[in-house]
Amino acid sequence: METQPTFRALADPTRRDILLMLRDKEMTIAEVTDNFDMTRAAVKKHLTVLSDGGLITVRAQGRERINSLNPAGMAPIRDWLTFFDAFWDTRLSALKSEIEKDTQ
Amino acid sequence: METQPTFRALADPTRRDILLMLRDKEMTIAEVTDNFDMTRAAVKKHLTVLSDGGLITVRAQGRERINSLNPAGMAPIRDWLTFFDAFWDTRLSALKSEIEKDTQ
DNA sequence: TACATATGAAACCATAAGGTACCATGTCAA
DNA sequence: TTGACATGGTACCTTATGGTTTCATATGTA
Repeated sequence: METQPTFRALADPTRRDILLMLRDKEMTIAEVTDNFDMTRAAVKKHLTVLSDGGLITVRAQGRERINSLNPAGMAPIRDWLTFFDAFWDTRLSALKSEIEKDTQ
Repeated sequence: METQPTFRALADPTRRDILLMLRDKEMTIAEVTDNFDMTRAAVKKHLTVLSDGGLITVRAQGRERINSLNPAGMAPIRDWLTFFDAFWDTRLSALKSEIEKDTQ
């Protein structure tokens, strides 16, 4: 799996905001654009980068393009972060005890 | 907490490689440079970006600068990713069962 | 069909980013 | 003190990136 496109996609604040918006509902390019102070063309470029990073999926519906969040696309990031888990004993044990408490 | 410097720091593959190297041991700028095909000045810039992102700490030791991994700096990324946890039921339950198996 | 709507795409701009070259400064060692 | 060594810092170059404008194309609708 190529991680670069995903890290690259997350590096821009506008794109991260778009992802947060798409949590609530799928949106057309025009709808996404309504939330920003920039042209539709600029937003389209951001959506392309997000798509390249596997963070969203796009499907055509008539003349519209429905953009949907693809949370699975964040796996490369999560996986890469696990490379540093050895330094996170504290956090991991906290999570573990939290889950254990939950399963009682 | 400002997340942008951290996401920005992780967007470059060279910088991610530097972080992986620093897991094993602290390194001076010259030592980090030995691992790449670029000048010390370029590596220094990367280290500055990593420092700005809170991902490494630098301390002076004589004429050297010791660069150390600061895994806590990745918290902003981990925290941001949790915004999408609602879409991760499958992965979370897998982790949960994994931990449950571990605690048997 | 005729016109408005939703995108796609390319040309163009200014700025940010990744690198190099070069010179200054601080520190270790004889 | 005198070099040698490790960095700091700046000027400069090239390419990538974020945006806008403008025009073409496809689809919905009166």
